[in-house]
Amino acid sequence: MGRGKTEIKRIENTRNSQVSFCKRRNGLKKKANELSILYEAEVALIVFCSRGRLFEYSNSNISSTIERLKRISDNSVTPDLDKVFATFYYQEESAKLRQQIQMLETSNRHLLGDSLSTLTAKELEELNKKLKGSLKRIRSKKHEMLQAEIEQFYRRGRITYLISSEHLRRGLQSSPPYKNFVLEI
Amino acid sequence: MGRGKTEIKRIENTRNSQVSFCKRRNGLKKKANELSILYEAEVALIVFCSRGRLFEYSNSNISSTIERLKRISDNSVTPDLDKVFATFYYQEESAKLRQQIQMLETSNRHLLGDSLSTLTAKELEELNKKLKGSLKRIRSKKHEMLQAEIEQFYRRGRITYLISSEHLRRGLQSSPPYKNFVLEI
DNA sequence: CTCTATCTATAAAT
DNA sequence: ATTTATAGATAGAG
Repeated sequence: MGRGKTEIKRIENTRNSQVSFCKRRNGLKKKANELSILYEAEVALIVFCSRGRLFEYSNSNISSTIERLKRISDNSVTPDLDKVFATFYYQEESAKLRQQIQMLETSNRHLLGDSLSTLTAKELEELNKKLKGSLKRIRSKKHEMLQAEIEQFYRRGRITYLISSEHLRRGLQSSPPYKNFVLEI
Repeated sequence: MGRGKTEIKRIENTRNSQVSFCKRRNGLKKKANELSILYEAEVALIVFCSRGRLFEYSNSNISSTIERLKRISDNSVTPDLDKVFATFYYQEESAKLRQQIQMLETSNRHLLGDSLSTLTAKELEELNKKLKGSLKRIRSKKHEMLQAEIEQFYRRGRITYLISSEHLRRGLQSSPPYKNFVLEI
């Protein structure tokens, strides 16, 4: 929202995104609060940012809301912090995280052209397509960076003229007085 | 919002308010989801309506988010030592695993041509090389699979001769007695 | 932080 | 459910 439409996908972590995150967090909190007032609801909101910091909101008491959830969610979806249960629970969580890591590693290997034998012909074809797309984006990014660099040089006065290789081939005789130059790539 | 300004105070429970409650709940959920995607945050939302019905949202797993919250909040109390130790141990482990996941996700994104702005020119070039290598391996794997498939056909007697397009172009006159054939690709 | 143009959510009506 | 008019949220700029 605002001055430009925001596509909903992961964004680069910039100074600006920090500000936006804060704004949206507050917006969410405000709406949660409105909901709780308008409809006499009990609302709890928990947010961990990507760097692990915690932000929470509750119109009553977050622990009691969680307890209430526990009671409803079938006796023990959320284990007690009793030692045994805690240990068990964390093991489960570790297992899940490990599983996720395995998946990501497999995906990575495939993207790097490894372990291809586990793929079907169709999956292989899809992978092929994806990689072609990546290369395309990478190429255009490279181009973009190069352009930016050249602009920089211009700005610092290190380049007076940009000469194409074609131009060079034809000879510099008729050209302006060069000091420094780079070839167009 | 909408056709009239809504004062934020408890409202009568009417048929209309039910609809509004639903809308606002969904709006809140949507925003929570956007927050989690845009900033890679872990978000959990718990709502109990006034009649006690539960609505929840979580972009990952609500129990694990709650546990994560507890692990942080419980630092204020003094639990028994075993518990502290176990919790600490698994917390460390989880943190490491999460970190690994982040790394893998970043790598994956780069391989898919996303979030390229975080890379230097050199890294971009390396990525480019890697992907070219992948594509090469994928192509050769595709070829290999195709070959294997053709062999299969041979073994089942579905193909008698494999004819190259060059061969075909020259004409079939001087060739052996064909029954079935496929073109080499 | 404040401002504001622009985008989004939603109250009310259909 | 779908539409519409309006209040609200917020991205980017200052």
